[in-house]
Amino acid sequence: MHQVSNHDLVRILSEMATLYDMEGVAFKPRAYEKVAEHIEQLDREVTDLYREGGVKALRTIPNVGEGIAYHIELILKTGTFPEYEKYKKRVPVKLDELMGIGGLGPKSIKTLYARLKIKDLSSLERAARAGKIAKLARFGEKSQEKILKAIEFSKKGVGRFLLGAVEPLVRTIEERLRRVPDVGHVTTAGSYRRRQETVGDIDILVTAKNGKRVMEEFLNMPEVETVLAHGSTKSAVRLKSGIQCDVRVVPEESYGAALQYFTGSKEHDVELRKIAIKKGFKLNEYGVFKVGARSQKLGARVAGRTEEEVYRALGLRVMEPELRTASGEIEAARAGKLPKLILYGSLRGDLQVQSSWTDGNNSIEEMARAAAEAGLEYIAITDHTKGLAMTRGLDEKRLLQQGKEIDRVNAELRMKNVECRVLRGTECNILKDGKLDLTDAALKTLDIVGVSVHSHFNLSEREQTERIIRALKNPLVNILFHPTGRKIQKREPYAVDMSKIIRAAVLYGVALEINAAPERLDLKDTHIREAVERGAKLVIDSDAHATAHFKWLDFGISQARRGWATKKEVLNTLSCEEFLKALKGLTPNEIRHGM
DNA sequence: GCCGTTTTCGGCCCGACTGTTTTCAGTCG
Repeated sequence: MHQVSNHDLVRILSEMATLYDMEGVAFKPRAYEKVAEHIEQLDREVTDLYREGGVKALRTIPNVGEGIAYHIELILKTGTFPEYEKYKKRVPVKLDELMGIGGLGPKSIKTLYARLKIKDLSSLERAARAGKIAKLARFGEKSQEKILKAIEFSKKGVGRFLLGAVEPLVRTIEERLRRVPDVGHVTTAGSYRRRQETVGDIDILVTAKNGKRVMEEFLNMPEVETVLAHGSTKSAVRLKSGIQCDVRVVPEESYGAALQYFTGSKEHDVELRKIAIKKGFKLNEYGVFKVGARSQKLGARVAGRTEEEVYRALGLRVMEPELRTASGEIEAARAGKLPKLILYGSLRGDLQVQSSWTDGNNSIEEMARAAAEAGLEYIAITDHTKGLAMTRGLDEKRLLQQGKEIDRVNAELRMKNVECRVLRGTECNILKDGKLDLTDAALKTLDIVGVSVHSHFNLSEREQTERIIRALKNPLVNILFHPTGRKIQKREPYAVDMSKIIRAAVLYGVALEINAAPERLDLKDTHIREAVERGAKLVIDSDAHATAHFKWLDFGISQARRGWATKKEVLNTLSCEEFLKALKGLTPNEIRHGM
């Protein structure tokens, strides 16, 4: 039996969608595409799903009916299916490569193959450079030029950008646009507003009577590299940093509808439009409109100025942007069961902070003062332990010395009326066998024991999971730091069964960290949601290695909100006293383990 | 090909911009 990964399935199913599109087949493309999207979101391998429950289990995947289930079954068994092979034979090209070129879609790719035998990026580039593309019907000089530019861009390999990296740029551009006379709202929508961990492009919405001046300012910004499109209500540019930025101008009375529409997600919007149709409305970026019973003519606008208006017209409560992913939020909104998400600015402590004792940039005192400045009432200093030699990790002896320094800093801060308490903590390595890098005697001297994996990333899923659970069983352990170890776009998470880890965390009274560092954001949203459902407790930490890093906490809150977390699951929304009490209260296992 | 709180048949989200064309198909979000 072939070992077919979800990644492979997604590729074949979306290619099938493209192939159907090429031949002008109606409706099937969207059907296959949707299934590919759902599988991409799946936390489980479809192979496992099928092994356990057969075709019936496959049909639990949304949009998988009889036909596609059969095709998936064939892919799992043979690596492909006849329909796919048949279509593939007609246009045997590297679809993943060619579809990655902006401006090229199924129809163009088919034409390029039929007329010029273009199969991949290199033959595309050769034909463009030789001027052959410009000569084709429905192509021209400009299309050819555009293709060459897109090839250049794809070679740079820039895809999505970390939210944390994009934010300063967005602020700058928003400021520029706000200075244009007679501009009303300037709001960045899209995945940025939904606070996704990465952002594909920047979508800025502007309200103004006259879009021309806005566009003039926008297209002439120093950040702009190339203009991709420019109209009176919509323009798009590639910025020098590589990211695409779009501006849309709408009238004030459409602001809410446009904001709703451009915030997405796309799937969320599609759901909303279907609801609108059922109610006899039409929803677009200009508002909610009545539709004439017989004619399809648009009637009066019934909503559009605010998002609240739009959602209300559809019989829904407005929901936080972070929830808009078409994963149950619409049903919850209809039932009045939207979660009351944890609010920005509601963290009172930070439980993972490194100092210059190991790999941090600043002293304990500097970190404490910066934390106070950032509005935090307490931080835990959690330097690495000895197993991490490259960071000069602390051994038991230096940990004791550090404890004394923390006492001194606390006394100093009190004297100077700086209201931030420093807790003694550790980011203790979990060793290969699940034991900890410090003795229990040393751990007992601390207020907070955080543990994390920094080595042996390549263990099997079973070994890694057992290793971590063994560490969680130690009754002195309070928090599991960055539970999956991933670094966004840099390092895959290690193989670990997060469902088991979450259950173990609940059982052994360990809080799970949402690490707010922009390239970590670990746990990710789906795990947070599962943790919340299972009753696990969470903490949100900056993992600060420098005084400037406390501002990262907001990214952690975004992450928590996308995982449907409320204040009550996040322990560091409590005061320091309450927090420490709550941590202790988590450990029903103290007795079980004979403490 | 999928789906059902008006449906097991008849629908399937919607609009802006581009380029090449002379009225619109293709792409994108």
